Amino acid sequence: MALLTKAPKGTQDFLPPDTFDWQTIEKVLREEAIIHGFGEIRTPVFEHTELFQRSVGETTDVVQKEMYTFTDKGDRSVTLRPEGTAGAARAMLEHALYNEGFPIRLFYFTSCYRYEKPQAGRYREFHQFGVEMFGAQDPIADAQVICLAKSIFDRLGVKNLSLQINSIGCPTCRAKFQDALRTYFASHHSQLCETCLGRLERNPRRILDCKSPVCSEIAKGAPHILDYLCDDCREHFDGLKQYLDAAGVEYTVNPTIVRGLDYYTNTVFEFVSNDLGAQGTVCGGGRYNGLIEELGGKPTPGLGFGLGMERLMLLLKAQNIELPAHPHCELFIASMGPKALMRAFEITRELQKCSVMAECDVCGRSLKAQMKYADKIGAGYTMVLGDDELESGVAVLKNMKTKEQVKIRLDEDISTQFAAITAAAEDLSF
RNA sequence: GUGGGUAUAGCGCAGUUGGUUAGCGCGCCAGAUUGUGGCUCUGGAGGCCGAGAGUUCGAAUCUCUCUAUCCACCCCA
Repeated sequence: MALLTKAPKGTQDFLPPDTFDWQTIEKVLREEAIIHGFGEIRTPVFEHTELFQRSVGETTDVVQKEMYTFTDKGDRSVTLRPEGTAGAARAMLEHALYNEGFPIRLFYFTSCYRYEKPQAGRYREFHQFGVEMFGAQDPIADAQVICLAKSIFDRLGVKNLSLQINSIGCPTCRAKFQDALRTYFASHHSQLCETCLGRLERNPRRILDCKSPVCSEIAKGAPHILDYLCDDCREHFDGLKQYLDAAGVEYTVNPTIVRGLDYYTNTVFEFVSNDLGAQGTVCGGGRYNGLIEELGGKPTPGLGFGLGMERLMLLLKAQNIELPAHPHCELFIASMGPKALMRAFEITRELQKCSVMAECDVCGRSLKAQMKYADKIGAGYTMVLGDDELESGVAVLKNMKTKEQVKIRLDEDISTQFAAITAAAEDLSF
């Protein structure tokens, strides 16, 4: 392996036929989003750095140590997007989409970039399907967004996925809760692990998430966010649960869910699987009522989710969910000699124009090798062109599975003849 | 950033207590009497044994360093 270089750490190449699986999944996601009233948005891979600093939050891990930030030749600080919401929100404001009236429903496929140490289900370049809804304050919107994700998983046949929801309240009730937490954990100061001591300063909510036995034991007695919600936030959360119940969507309330991005308020949720290793969250999202104002817009409620494409693909694989096979060659035209090759080339082109997956030899192989190749690529039919066929204007079409042979005229009508023959063969197979 | 596992052909793997030209399966290419695939057989291409240093008469094999990769912490999709 004396290659000059390989794909950068944490990135990967997607090759055929696997890319066909991605196309299949993307089609489902796109269709479901459209069914739910969302329109596709495409935003730049990089944005001005301050966009993410502002929206994701200065103190978050993502901003502090995971961003691909660089200065361009015009001395601007730009950053490869670490997530999709900020760009969508920025674009919504920049193009004043709110003038079209609320709600605004957007979806996107993006590649995101975070400088992290790669592991199962975690990459430096990863792909997200995301949706955002702006202008809807009612919990019915939260429920609809969650239902969209649910529909996607159901349609794909994903099993054993648990939906966990929580409310982290508005800034007011969260501040009260934060104080209560800090006081509580400070009283256990001596027992906390080193990481958690740091968290106590910066973000005590994170201690709730700690895996260390001691800390998680202490965390069990910690104040409960749900007990600190103000009336509005409580009502909102209750409303969400009622809508989810009405939709027949199962969920568990998990008070330890804390999002690592600063813009979240009220509803947060995750779809979690046990089939993925340590990175079990396939889809995560929530409400971010303060974000738009933070970006200079008028106060506007918003919410959405991000769905990790790589994790989704891993999940489908882990659960042995079958996807349609990559389409393969319908007709391979073998040829002998330059004249026949030219004719094969012409017919191939003719058929391709009629959307038939046709191929001819492009490697100058022997007839036998061409047949072998046709078999390898799974060609449904083959046809051999030589001097005889060119002279008579008639060739033999061979069904590679049944070995059945049918004559076919080498004229401009060949695609209709081929269509008739394949249709007849399909009838017979039933 | 902190741990642990692993690095031999495109892929999956062997390689005995250090011993001479580094092997197997799959895949790839070409043939098996001159115009037909799958099965079988024959042959072929393809490796600085992850990189660098060290120990030794001799290293894929032992030691160290680095790098890559996988898994976990952390964090998140």
